[in-house]
Amino acid sequence: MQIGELAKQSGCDVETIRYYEKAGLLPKPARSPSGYRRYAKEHLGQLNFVLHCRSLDMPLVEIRTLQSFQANPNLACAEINALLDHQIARVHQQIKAMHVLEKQLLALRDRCHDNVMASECGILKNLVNAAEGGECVCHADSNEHLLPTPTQP
Amino acid sequence: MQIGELAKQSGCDVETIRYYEKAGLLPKPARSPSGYRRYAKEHLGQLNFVLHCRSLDMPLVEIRTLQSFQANPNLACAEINALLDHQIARVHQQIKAMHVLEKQLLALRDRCHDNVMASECGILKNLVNAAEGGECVCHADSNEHLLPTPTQP
DNA sequence: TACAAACCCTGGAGTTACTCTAGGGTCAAT
DNA sequence: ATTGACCCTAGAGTAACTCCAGGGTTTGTA
Repeated sequence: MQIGELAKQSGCDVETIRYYEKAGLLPKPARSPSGYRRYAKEHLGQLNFVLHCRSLDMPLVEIRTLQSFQANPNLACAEINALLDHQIARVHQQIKAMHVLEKQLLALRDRCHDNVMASECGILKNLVNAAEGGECVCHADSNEHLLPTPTQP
Repeated sequence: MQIGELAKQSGCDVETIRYYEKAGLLPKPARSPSGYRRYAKEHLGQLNFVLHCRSLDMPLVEIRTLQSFQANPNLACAEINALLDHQIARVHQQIKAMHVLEKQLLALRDRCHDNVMASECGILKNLVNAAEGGECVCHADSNEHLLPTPTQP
């Protein structure tokens, strides 16, 4: 089958499939005489594996690790467990941070429910005041900066 | 004060300050004869404003919007409120998705608590099986793909 | 006065996981 | 012969930084 068919069967974008191939998450398929990629059933399985892992929000490097365990099935699986644990801890931490964030945003939101001039808006006033070292509703309890930086966890 | 001092007083990285300047979130400061940036107290306030908004996980574009309200204080503040509402909705949605994700990961994690061969590892077996169209513990209830794509919300 | 340490500068590349575009080739049907 | 749907590559763009190379400046010490 061609890439478009694989895309349809997996629900994955064509561009993304090509991207995964370049990233080493999918083996390079055979090519037709005109250079079109030709996929077999195994490719669908491998792509689905990647997509399933992605739906669990695993980064591509970790998916590559899991693939190496598929390739070497007699390796000890401790690292797989550790990988999951790490992932779970990360998600857990993010949930906590998000809850804090939500509370902060709601507190800030509560400062203005009218349509007034910006200079009278409780939200903006609070932000400006905080920037000048004053108190702010959103960071009232010292829960600041809990958020993990998204790019490097 | 020089950039290093501003960095220390704000708790922000030097590189990040330069980045914010380039991104138009901080006004270009005066320069010393040798080209060093010279900051005054106002700059600290403006930088803190940005940092505070960032600690609430606002994207830079929205911070720029808020700044325009600071610059034009007689504009109506409805957009500020809407901005917050949008932000809150986003966070709320993410929390929900994260909870689902956590449950999925925990279910998967539960499939293996030993250190066995990878081919016997319940986690890996489950992932492989799912890729082949079988059932999986993690996506048992049809809550798949709830996660918002991080790059375009 | 010579030198080192600590600071500052710019421009550009790297990070993640894609997405999109330009510019072009292939294939089946009309 | 041409249309439309499909395929190809290389490269740029996204968010919010971070890091690097390669260089200049300032301050303190020997």
